[in-house]
Amino acid sequence: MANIQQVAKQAGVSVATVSRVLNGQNTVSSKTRIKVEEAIKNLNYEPSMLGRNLRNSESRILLILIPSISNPFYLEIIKGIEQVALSQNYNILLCETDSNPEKENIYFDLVRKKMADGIISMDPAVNIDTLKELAEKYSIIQCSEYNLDSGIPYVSIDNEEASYRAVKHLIQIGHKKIALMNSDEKFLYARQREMGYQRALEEHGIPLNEDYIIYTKHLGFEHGQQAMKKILAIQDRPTAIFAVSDLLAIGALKEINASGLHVPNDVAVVGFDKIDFSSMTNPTLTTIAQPMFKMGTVAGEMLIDKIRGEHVDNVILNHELVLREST
Amino acid sequence: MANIQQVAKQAGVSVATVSRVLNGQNTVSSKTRIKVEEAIKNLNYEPSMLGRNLRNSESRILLILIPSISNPFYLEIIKGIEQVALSQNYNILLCETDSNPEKENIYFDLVRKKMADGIISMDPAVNIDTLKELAEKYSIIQCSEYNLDSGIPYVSIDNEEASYRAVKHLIQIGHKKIALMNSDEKFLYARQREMGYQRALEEHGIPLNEDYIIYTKHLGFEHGQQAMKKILAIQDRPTAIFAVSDLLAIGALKEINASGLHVPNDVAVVGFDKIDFSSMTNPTLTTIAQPMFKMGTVAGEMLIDKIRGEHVDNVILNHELVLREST
DNA sequence: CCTCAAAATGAAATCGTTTACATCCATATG
DNA sequence: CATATGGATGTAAACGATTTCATTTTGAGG
Repeated sequence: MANIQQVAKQAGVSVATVSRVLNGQNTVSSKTRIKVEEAIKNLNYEPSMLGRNLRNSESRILLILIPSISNPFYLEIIKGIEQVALSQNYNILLCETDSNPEKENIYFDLVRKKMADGIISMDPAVNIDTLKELAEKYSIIQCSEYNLDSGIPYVSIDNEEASYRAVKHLIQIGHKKIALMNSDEKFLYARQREMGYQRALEEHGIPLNEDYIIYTKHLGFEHGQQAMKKILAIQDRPTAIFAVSDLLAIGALKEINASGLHVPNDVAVVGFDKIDFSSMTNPTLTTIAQPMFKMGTVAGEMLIDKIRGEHVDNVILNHELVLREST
Repeated sequence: MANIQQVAKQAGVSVATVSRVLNGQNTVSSKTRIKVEEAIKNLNYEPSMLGRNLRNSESRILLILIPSISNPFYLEIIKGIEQVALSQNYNILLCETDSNPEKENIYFDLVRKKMADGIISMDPAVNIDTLKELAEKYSIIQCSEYNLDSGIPYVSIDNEEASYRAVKHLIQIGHKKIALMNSDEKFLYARQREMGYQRALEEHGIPLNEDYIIYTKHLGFEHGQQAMKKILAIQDRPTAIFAVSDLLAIGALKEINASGLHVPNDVAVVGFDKIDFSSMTNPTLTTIAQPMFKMGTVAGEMLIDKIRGEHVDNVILNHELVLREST
């Protein structure tokens, strides 16, 4: 495994010159450049990132914090981040926290130990105090879920408005008894989406029914099923469900089917995210499309700018209501 | 951002001693250990992985090559790998190749440039010649999909037997007209699963009908739909489908539903992998369960052993037929 | 109190780059 | 021909840890 010294020796030049060739600096005469390139080829030389990274005090690795790799919502975002990262010679380290502070801390350590140059946090359950503290010394961006007070730059959508439009759609096709399948209120997006739900109801003179709001602990399929069971047991059963995640909605779909009811004739369902699976279900799912890929590219660009020491502004992206078979 | 020198100075010892404390060597007297630990705390010192990695000629990063992050089959494997990796102080770099040689090469470069200590390849479309060449100098393990000639250690299941049992199950519940929805024959697992299919038919005296075998280019949902369309158009329509991936099977399910036929009464469907989503469909999917998490942990252990210079043997894990509503 | 082995510590080399600064050389100019 | 100029190249010092080997300190045993 040759190193730069050996290349220099073989080419009859100094390591500085080899380094210059390696980094495409134009102060090298073409004569010596060729000599060096030949030596590189001869020796099968590959520059070591270890040496380079130490010298440059960078790892060229970006950390991505997600609660669960199983939630397809994040996958498309990750693809976006990856595209930007690769194009700028960064690599991404995917970190599944399981919303577990201990695991989270393992990953935070990576940036403390210079193993990573920055973090994109998408975990709603992230310890915001630690994150804030970290953000003073390191580059951090919040993606999708964010905390305003933290002062950490974020990219997201307008959750309140998106939710409002989803519920308004249900009202417009004739529903009055609309349930909200929400996640834990400790999350900002959950509160924002609930506000949109309330605004839509108010605006159309529909009184708020507390029984129609169900909170789930996680955004998984099973939690959607369980929540739906509760909703189906309500005396004055809702005729429409707005779930704050497609996975919840798909769980609801499954449970409604199992109970012998029909979607959308008996119960209409609207999801949120537009994950791939939402078009694979039977019936396909009406949902709010988040621009996930775009969100990823923006987050990636923001983080890299931040690492470079540039100033970055918060970004709010557009969403879209996608009408399909479930309404 | 303190370094080891400053800690040494503050503690009034040499860097060697600090390093010894850092690495928990027991040749340090408790008196000086305490001094050093206090200095570390005072200065908020965090050892830099960049320096350590260069000195140790390692990156403590494992590369995972997958064709597509969207295929949930890989997610569970990745979780297995991650568990082992973290427990041994490694981190994993997830690399989506899109079966694109160019992108693949970017990632291969990471190991050539010492940015990664080894590779777990799960991409059936990997360029096996490059992989073989790389395996001479670096630590590589094949997971799930493998190439025997390459001499690169692998962990997988007995695809032929699994496929045989799936088809046998269909035969036992009365089916004779069984279609095989296979992926491209250039993949070893595709050939192995086709052999299992043939053996099951032969053994029960069912003649092979070439029209009942459909090849798809990729393992995605849409490809399952398209393949199913072709199958439904066959004159003497099959009464059962064995798809070599759950995603294909779910696509088939969707298409069968759309055509007004009923699963399993009109057409039975068996999938392969037991991805999470296979229990969320309507009806739920009978499938071959691969021990994905286990496969991940084994692959992780094999790779780390290999990196340590130990000898590793190939591993074949058990599979299981999971009966659900679609048959 | 001396001796000596064992334990504790330190000095310095090393890993493989990049880069500031110094130096060399060729060429143009007077 | 001497000299200034600028381009091409080299020297050596970082970056931040680990580790070998040498040296010092410690403490037990006589």
